[in-house]
Amino acid sequence: MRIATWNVNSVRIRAALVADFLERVQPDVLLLQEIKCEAHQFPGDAFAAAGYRAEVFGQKSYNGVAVLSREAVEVRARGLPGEAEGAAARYIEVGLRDVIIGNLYLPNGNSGGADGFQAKLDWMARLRVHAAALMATDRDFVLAGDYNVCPTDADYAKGALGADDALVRPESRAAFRALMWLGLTDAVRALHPAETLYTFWDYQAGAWQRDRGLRIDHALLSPRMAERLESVVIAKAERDRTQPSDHVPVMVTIGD
DNA sequence: ATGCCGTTTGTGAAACGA
Repeated sequence: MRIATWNVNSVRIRAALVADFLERVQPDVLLLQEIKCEAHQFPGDAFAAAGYRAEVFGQKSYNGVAVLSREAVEVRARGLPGEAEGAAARYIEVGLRDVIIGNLYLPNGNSGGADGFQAKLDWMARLRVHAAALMATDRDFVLAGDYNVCPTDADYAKGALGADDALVRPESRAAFRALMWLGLTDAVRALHPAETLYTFWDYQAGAWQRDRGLRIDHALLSPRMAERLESVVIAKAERDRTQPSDHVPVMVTIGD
């Protein structure tokens, strides 16, 4: 099973790019973040032509997540347990065959001052509680998406972020580690422990041309999924296309 | 220290992003 995740920064602007990726790469599942639209605005026809159906959890203007798949999936949840009614659309979870797939868009945490940063930590705490519940079911699962956390100093280019940025703050990293310590495996680091790898390059200040990137899009695997992990691909070439997202896809291949 | 760019809303300028 091949599962890809991609923060597309508006699915309507980039529907053709996403459809082209689907046709070339043909993952079983593509998890989208920051679709920036409501479900009725989602360009599903562009993806249906490539052979994909969509499950959407959207909202007006901001955030929004969706799951594209060749086979029908069962939607297990829209939103995380414990979220307030009307909270930002940042999590959708589906079941496909024997696997549970959680698609997440974690808050950035740099806006809104101390309260905004605390909201990021609160969201991470809810994600950890939910991940613990998934572990307790003994089901196989993947939690993938835009985590908005650089787990270590090896995960961002020097000068790309300040030391007090919410993506690298000790509290954000501690929350990420607390998630990992439940027994999850970072798919990229399992297979590429020491490579300099990024999944995001800012539009500004020539970040792409200067390779000032961040590794913030992650796929965390439950123990048996980690045993079945065969390969990971960071589709870096997508960043060089016309009018690209600032993120590129990350794809994991899980053997049978 | 700030803007650098890009998207949405709505048709201006501002919010938000990482």
